[in-house]
Amino acid sequence: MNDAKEILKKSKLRPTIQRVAIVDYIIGKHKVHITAAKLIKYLKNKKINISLATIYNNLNELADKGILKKFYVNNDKMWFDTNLQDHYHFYDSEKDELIDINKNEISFSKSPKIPNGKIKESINIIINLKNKN
Amino acid sequence: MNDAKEILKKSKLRPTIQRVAIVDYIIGKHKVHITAAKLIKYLKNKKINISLATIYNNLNELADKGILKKFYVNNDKMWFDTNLQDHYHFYDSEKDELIDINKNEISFSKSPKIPNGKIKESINIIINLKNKN
DNA sequence: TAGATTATTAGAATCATTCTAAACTAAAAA
DNA sequence: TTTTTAGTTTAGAATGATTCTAATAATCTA
Repeated sequence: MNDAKEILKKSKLRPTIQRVAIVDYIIGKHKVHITAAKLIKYLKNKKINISLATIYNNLNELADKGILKKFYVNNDKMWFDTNLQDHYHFYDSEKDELIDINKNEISFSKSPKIPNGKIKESINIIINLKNKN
Repeated sequence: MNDAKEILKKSKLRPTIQRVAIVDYIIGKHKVHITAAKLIKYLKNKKINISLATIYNNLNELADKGILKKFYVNNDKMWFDTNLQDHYHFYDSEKDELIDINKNEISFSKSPKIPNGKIKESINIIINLKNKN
């Protein structure tokens, strides 16, 4: 049984052709930032029959199972990330690409006071990049 | 001439009823975080005739003129902010409200290396809040 | 293999935002 | 002032990302 099927089995998800293809893609690289649009393009290229609805269903499911992390960049679109650590991103709008910023690459010497009655749920940091000159 | 009309004149925008109402709202408070939906609700309440398209047209125009700052929070919607300083936000999803974090409330002792050939365009920091307990 | 359960899919629905093009209004020119 | 012109507002259509629906198909369990 290949790794993708293993992973799916562990998460009690049936190893359909579509799911295996998605998970294969995800585990084939170290770090992946994907959007539904990018992923369907890639899979269609590989001659996998899959619909957009299935892409969304599965990316969301994998995020629910903790295999991917789901987040948004500006207002653009939904991104999924195989990097499950706490981390932040550069966003290169030129290439529509994300670059990880590991947690240890940023540190705060001063943090804002959390409003009364609230606690911090998550922090999103996105550093938008543009080309030099 | 009232302040709203002054501001519009300076920006070479005609002081229509709709524009004056929007700018009046904006300058009536110290710090305002608005979305199109919140603003139209407020103005309709005040019996101002205005369409959603006009709200968007004008908020975008005011952002272009530097009177408002436009940004996004997660994937939700487009927000406009009267605070023109560099700053960040808490987001209270419970109330769908933003709270400013002034730049001097955060400081970095370590910042990530910007990728080659790129420069920083802007930094978005959003601290998502949830209720304590 | 049958029956139960879970997946996939095309296409419709949704929601925030933008676009279109017609009707209107303010400012400038005559 | 009227006329002209340039800028505005608007209803409703269009857009684009995502989700929903409900019919069909694939997988699993016994």
